[in-house]
Amino acid sequence: MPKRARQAGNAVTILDVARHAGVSPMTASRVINDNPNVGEAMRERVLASVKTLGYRPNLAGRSLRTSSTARIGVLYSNPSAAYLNQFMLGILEQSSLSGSQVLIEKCSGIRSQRAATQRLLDAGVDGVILPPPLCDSAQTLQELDERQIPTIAVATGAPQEGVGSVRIDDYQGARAMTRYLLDLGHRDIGFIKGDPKHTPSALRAAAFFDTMAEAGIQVPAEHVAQGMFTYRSGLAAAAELLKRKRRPTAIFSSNDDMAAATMAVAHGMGLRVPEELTVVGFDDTPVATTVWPELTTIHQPVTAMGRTAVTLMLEEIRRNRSGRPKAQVHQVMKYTLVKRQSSAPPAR
Amino acid sequence: MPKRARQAGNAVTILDVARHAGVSPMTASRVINDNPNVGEAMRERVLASVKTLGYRPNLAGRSLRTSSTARIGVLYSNPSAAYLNQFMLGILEQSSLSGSQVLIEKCSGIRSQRAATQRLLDAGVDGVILPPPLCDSAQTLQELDERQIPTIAVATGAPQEGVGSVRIDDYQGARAMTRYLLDLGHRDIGFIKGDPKHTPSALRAAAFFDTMAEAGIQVPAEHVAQGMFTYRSGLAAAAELLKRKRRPTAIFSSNDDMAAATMAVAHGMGLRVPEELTVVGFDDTPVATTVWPELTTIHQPVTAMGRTAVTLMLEEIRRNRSGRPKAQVHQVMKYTLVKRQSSAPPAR
DNA sequence: CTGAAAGCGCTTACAG
DNA sequence: CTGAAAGCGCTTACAG
Repeated sequence: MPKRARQAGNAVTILDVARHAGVSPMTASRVINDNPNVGEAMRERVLASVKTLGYRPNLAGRSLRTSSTARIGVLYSNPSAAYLNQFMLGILEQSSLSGSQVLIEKCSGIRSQRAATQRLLDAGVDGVILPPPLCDSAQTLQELDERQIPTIAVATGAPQEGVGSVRIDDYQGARAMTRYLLDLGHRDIGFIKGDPKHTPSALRAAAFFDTMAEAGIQVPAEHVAQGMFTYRSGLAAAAELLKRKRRPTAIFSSNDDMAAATMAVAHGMGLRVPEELTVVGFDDTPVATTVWPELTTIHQPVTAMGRTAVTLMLEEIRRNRSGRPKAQVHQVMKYTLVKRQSSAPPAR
Repeated sequence: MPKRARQAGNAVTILDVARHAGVSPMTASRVINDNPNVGEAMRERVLASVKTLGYRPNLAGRSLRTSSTARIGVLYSNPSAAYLNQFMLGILEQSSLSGSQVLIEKCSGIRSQRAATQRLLDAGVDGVILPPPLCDSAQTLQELDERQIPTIAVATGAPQEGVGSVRIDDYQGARAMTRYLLDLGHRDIGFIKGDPKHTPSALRAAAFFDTMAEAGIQVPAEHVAQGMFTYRSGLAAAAELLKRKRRPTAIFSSNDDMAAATMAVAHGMGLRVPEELTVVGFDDTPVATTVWPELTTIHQPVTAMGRTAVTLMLEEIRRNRSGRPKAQVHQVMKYTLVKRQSSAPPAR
């Protein structure tokens, strides 16, 4: 067989190193992996060959043999399509970078949730990431805990004992937004609450009331409406707030979908935004830049949160495999107050 | 120690799939890699087994064997955030599955476009995918062509010579939607055109007018408005159409953002949708299911189009590497007419 | 301390 | 259209 010269891409292998150093591939491998059971003379010869040949281990070969590809499950129920897209983008980016694999399962009811979890476990996942609203499902969390599966809850308002989490500080975010409205000069500020089943809802509302109280403002009941985070519920809530006798000059909606609905209602009543009514949201989902005027809102780095969830998960899995104890990392990401065209000082 | 069926990390391999499907590992491999040389029956059996067992290829094994990681560039300018998220999801899913790398570059003006292309080339990409609206940029296409880089244009209305494409049939989609409105009983149908710089705009408009003409209806000029695909332009266009003396009973908007704006305007005029006005869109982006009532629209399988773009690109790269001639595949994906709550027969 | 053998999961190249 | 064989680069498990 004709000897082939080394082509581009035809890289130096551990066999080349071994041959060059005059040792077996095993000895070369041991040296490269810092295994202590190697004589000093051999070690030096191998290291010299590594350097001369410019050897870099092929990670595919190594990981194939050690088979340490992590499998990460993502279990979701029914978040908004926009949110999930952004989130999965981060998950896939990071998993592709780290060479880990991602399995995605969707569930609707509680029964299907059980089945979906089972499918993930059958597929051999090493850990499960839970985007909202599943991040707060007591049932799901308990089931994963019983099976000792490392779990990371994303965007929960109430990080649990024994489960890692990635989130923003909803309280501080809502506080910053309320302060911003106060600084613009607004005093009559309406608030649309989010779905009470989602843990961030209470935090956002509490921050609003606390910050208003600190400014010496008692928020009248007629300035508060209950929403469910959907556009439809936002239509009803905004109509309620805007029909009241004492109309607010600004409305702080607990998420962007409801804020978009609020703008539609205001528009319908002939109110110009932001000249006659300031409308702000929370989350900075794609709808915030779809509507016009574009929404002032609190940006959640959803894609980055996906990346971080994978990173934390990988650390936890490694810890798990090497028998070290759980770490339960809680990563709090930075939110940003994004000022766009839907907010302005009150008319006077 | 109790025997566990499948331990965490003890994953399903292609051998398991082959055994389960009763075929050789090679056939399983072919199906998984979309190799066309497989009988339909075998393909289906293997795909079923893949699904049942939850098989995901081990990238280490694959890349060890193929040892040729393809690099795919994605160059985009300013599509809507929602669209890009959906699209990138498909890109990353498929690239992760195939073990290829994805490099993403954003550009704004023409100058930055040149620089972005250069960065991709410097990074050694084997091909470039162009989502809209760059898919139609003569400048970008020419520059890539000059450098002989395999290119795939996504969602273009005018597939070019020498460039692969992934798209839906915009003409047929708009035709199907127009027929649907006619079948509901609408005769006075308004139409909002899209940005004339985007190639699908003309196709969607032509299909509308042709189909109306076939039904014996001459669309009056006052029933047509020009939009730019943005929500804002939709607000203006809808206001225009709805203020005319002879008000249409239905409005077909060239995309969802403008349809959402149309609903907001209708809502503002006290018109109930769909009882007093039917509103339909095109694309099925996340906003279609955010607004209320949810939009009847033409679904574009954006995520699947991302996956397909990667698959085609990989084939082209392989062809390129093995010295075979260019193939210039044009893949037309299936659209779906999704009926939701924004459409109904005209009131009478 | 050192090495020969085997195999991780996958796909190329060949044969039918 | 389908499959048996071989091997990508590395390291585990065993034997000396």
